[in-house]
Amino acid sequence: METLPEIRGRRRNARGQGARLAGEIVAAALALIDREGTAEAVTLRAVAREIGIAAPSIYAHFTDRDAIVAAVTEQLFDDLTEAIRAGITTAGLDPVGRLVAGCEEYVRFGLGHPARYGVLFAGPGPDLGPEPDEPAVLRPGEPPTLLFGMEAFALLPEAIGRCVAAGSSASTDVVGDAIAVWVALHGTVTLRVARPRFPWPESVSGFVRQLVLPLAKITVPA
Amino acid sequence: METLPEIRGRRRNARGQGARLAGEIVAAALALIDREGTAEAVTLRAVAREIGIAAPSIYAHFTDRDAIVAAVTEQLFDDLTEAIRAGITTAGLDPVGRLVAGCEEYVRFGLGHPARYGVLFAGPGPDLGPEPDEPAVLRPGEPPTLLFGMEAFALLPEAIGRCVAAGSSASTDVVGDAIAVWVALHGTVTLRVARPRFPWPESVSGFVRQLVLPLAKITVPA
DNA sequence: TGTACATCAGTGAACGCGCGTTCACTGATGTAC
DNA sequence: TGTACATCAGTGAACGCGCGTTCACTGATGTAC
Repeated sequence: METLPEIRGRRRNARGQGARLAGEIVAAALALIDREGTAEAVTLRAVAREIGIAAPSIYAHFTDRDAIVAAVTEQLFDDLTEAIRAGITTAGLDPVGRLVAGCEEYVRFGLGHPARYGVLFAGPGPDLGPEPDEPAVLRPGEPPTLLFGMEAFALLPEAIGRCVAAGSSASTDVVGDAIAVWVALHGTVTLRVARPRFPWPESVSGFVRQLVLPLAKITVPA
Repeated sequence: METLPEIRGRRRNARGQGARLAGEIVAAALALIDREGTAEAVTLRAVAREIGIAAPSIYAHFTDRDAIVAAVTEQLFDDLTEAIRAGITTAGLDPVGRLVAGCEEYVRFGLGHPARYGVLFAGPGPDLGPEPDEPAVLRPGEPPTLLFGMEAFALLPEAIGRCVAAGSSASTDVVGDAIAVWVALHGTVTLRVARPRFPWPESVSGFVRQLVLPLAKITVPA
């Protein structure tokens, strides 16, 4: 059996195509996260190994290890938002059914990609807003847009609001109840991942309903 | 200004007192966790530095870095259990009040010691049971005792059960509803810690009630 | 009461590893003249 | 059409760091004779 020559020195990108490597770096980082289970696996050297480039080549595209993770994070938040939105829109017209479907999709994303979910919500996350100390006032009824992930969160008060409008929810504080639901969904994902041996109820969708219906004050289940 | 001599070579323990160092190692590990915010800060060298011993001295007391973390974990689970129990017993006699107080104490422990809570529930945790694959069947009504942390969990179905007995809860599946409550409490702790900038409701106890009362199917709030 | 000795509790130097980052460089490719 | 050259897309060696772990050791202290 012949020893294969090491597959390094991959074909260099053509002139103006340098940016292509940036995409490969993000993809490699995501692959590492999925394979190793944590964003800590994203080291410059591991990423470089994954693609078959020299580690310093990364500096042409990202200032930092953190910049790579930030790029992955941004993409993953978009993926999550899109998954929820898809769950909602394919669920039909009943607002309760749409709310539940969106929540189910959130949990499925987390359970299906635990490492990706962990990148999004374990650790402090990329806070953007102004001063890190003062914790932003919640103006009732107005979904906050301060942070990454808010686009995904905003779908929740919106969906509950439609239930209220249809007379299917007794919620008087749509944002407050959305927060309660979010917290419960997040807990479901992270605890199930952290304690796989615990005797969890088999049906994810049944469990999600068990949480969402009471917390969103649904009076007329779909 | 004189340079102080390095405070190393601390007084050696007396003959038969060697086990004392084991305790100091666990205490140092806990201090590192609190200070750095994660169990990853517990390296043999960091622990040794903290106490003022040479790193290899640890091997006389712990086989492993992991063994240190496991010892800390065990202690922290006891602390958590004790905190909940104290919350319950000092809350008076009303079973709903006791349930809520226990839940509140759980959340307070997590928010008050986020790093410690993370040691307990981030990462897979020290699974003990038999085969890691088959996920243990939930026999309804019987709280599972397979895993670390189960002593703390068991307080929850117990507290809900007392509410049912008192006619204050409509729960027909005490363990199932306890799981829902647990998940919601866990989500509260981890999300609030991970997203301190999010406009969380100010009152922790109010938020806990918002979660627990509907999920535990409380019909007669305290 | 004196002394040899085993044991206990811990030390200090060294190893190999993966890491982020720096530095000077290389070699293909498009472009200006 | 030919050629000098700037630029682009990367390379390879080296640095210093903290880490877990190993190894042979040291020196105080209790105990047996």
